[in-house]
Amino acid sequence: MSGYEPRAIEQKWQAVWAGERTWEVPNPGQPGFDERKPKAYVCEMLPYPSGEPHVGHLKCYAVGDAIAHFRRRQGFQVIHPMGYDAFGLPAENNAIKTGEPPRVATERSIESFRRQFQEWGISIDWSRELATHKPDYYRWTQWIFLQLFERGLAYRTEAAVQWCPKDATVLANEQVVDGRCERCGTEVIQKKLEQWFFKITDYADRLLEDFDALESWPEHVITMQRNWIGRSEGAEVVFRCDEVDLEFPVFTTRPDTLFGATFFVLAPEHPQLEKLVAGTEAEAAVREYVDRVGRESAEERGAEDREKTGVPLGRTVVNPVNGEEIPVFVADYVLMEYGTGAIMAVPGHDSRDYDFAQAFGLPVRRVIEGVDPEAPGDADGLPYAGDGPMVNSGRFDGQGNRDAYAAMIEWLGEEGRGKTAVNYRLRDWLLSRQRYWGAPIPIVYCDECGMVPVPDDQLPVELPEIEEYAPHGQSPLAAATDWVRTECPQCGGAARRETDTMDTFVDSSWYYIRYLDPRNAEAAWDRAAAAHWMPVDQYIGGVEHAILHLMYARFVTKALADLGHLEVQEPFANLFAQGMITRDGAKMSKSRGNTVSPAEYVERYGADTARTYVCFMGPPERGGEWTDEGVEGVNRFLSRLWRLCDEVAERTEAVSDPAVAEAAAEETGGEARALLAKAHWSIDKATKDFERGFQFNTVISAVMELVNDAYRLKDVLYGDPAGDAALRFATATAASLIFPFAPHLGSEVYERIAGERVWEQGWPVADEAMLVSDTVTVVVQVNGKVRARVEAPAEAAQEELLELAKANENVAKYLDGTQIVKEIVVPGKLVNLVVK
RNA sequence: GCCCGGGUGGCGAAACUGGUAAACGCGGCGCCCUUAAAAGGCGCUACCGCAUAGCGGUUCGCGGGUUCGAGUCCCGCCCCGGGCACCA
Repeated sequence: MSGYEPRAIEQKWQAVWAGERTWEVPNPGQPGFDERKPKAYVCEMLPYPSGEPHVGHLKCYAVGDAIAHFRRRQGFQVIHPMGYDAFGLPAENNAIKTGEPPRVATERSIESFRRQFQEWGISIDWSRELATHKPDYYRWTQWIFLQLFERGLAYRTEAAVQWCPKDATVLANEQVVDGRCERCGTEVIQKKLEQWFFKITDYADRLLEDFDALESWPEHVITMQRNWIGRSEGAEVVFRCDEVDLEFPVFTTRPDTLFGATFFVLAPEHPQLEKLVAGTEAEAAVREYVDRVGRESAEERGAEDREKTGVPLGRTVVNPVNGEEIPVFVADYVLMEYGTGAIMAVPGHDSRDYDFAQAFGLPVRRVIEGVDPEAPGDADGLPYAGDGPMVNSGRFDGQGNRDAYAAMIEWLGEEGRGKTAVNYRLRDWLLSRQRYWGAPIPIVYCDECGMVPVPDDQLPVELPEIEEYAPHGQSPLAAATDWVRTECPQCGGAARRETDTMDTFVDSSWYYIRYLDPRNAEAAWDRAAAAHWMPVDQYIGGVEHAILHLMYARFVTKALADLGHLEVQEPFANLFAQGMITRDGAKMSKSRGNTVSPAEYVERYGADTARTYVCFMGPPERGGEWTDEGVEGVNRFLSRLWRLCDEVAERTEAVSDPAVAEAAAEETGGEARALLAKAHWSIDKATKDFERGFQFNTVISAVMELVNDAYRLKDVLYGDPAGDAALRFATATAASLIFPFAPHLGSEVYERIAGERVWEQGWPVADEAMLVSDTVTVVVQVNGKVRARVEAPAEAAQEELLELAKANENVAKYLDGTQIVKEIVVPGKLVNLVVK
């Protein structure tokens, strides 16, 4: 007998899997490809390699690996690859601080991730490993960019960004604190810069519609994306300013309230603002207001209880439905990013317009009858957002506002002053970054030819080595003058390269396709390989990516499909969003000092314990609180299984045919049969819970129960052939079922007891006959209260159960002197006697 | 404010379509093994009460309802976590 020594076992099996390349799968047409097996693509979100892996990684890959193993043993050909999302800001910021090149720090971290994934025993097909910062990967990221560019899905335009005048750089929103630069404290200004965008808004409707095409995504993730896209239906209505001969279209979801518009508001960034006020009395005041707003951060501007401010322009526009001239204002509660950057203000039926009207003494007009008892408003019950009959609306008076809505749009259409319109909250994807550590945007600027895409045969545009990583108003790449200076691919004349790099979300929006053909030097992937493996059957990752990454990946997949490179519209058929692990009741962070290093626990308890623990803490889609006692509990359980194996291997004889064992057990009955029955119960329970949304915590508890029963019964079973067989079956079954979580121990125990490699065995199937027992416990209730539990034959008839129930002493006590008014019998479960 | 999750023992949690609430684990208590300790094995452990081999009462955030029967279904609230938020 020897104790459970995870280190030795884990190294042994890891060597087997690495040496035999157990988890590698070939593509169709390659040797070893099994055409009979259905495919299953199991993929966890690739890690961002920074420092060492943390428990979030451990959980993600433990969960994904359990699924991969389960599917393999269910007969699927499973592809389960791994890669690294290697470009990005943290490595670059580290470079600015320490001078260490981002590549060096990143590759050191990748080393660490790779080593730990191997130490965890994750069943990865390492032949497909990739990293997004390698030229042979980002060459194809650039290719995808150019594909989108050629179809007009990538474009360059001016956009407002946050700019620090002292550091002379663009800042991310998170780097702006209270309107000041996080680093130097200088007030940040908004600046317009040429930026690259992907036209994701073209796909807004398809991104919404295709939720229906997904097999299983968490409802809340879909809802989050839906809200993010923010589709709303309404009308576009044109207001005209005759004085300066300009037209102002507005988007409204409430065309029924058009007659209630008493003023008009433009966003401070509205491009026509200048023309409206140039040379007027209002010019100075408007300019001052716009400047002030421009200096404010998004946070300040969006503050919940912010007071309404604005400046009148001294101009009017005409309301197309009634010819009324209404005054025009500029106000920061109107956003340039949404709709047309201009609104018709209906203070009678919109609370924001109402607040503005109050602040500026503007008229409030009711056009729909009704008062909301929940939000009563002023003395007249305004603003009122509900439904009702129209008033003060000319020809529409008396109509219900819902009917008027349609009628109004129709009428506007006839007059040529409006039409139905749809608006989205979703903005185009701003993908350019004035940063070094990313994939260069493969565009060249030529004085003669303008913007020229780098031809495919000149890809990749390699990231040059530089000395100075800090940005000075443009990408650090601009300093690499030799690199920037280039030849125009069209005319051969002098040209310069684009110095911006791509957002890392571009890199990670297609990696799951590259896995399918990672060494292809001729193309991003082979179409047949992609056609075979796509879509990802099970995608696993944290909820924090519910919106950005998952939506970008969906967009890129659709765009590539439209371009004829892919056959699927959706990349991820099933999504599993894991919950976050906390410690001391809080999210783990270095500043809080409550982080957990997986390596430390793997060192102390072994990878099997660490993996099994994160799966046992609770349902994996929920968060969980990490406790050291919990880890020890799981370690105790695995040790217990180990010792059971040790003892059973020593004290029982191997029975090669399980049918023989079962027959023997059947004959003897008693404990041997009870243990076999428990084993089959565990198989049944584990399989069902696996399939019912990956309820790993209860899968593991079922195996614990089986091991507990084996311990309780083993001493009476030893020596008896049926008993030995039952013990062997129970131990092997426990090993087989725990294998997806504790693959090393599972393999070791299974090999010692059954003499086979567990991962080569099919997932066990419960014997239905072993799941039913001869007798069942039936609960007897009197008036709904439990008064007794009686043993009854499993297939006892209603009459028989009633008799048994009434015969019970304790039950009889409660029946005494009463009259039974109703008898409810649920066969095999319960009897309820209703008495008076 | 709107949209999602979630509230069950001392703690993490179970409970499939309404049918034994608390499986499994942690923690705690007791016993066995041991010269002793650790490790391990076995048992008890929702709470309260009593005439304590047993029996009774009370418990799934709060208040109602449907039902023979509700953690589970319906209505109304409260609290916690997450997302979005001046989106016209």
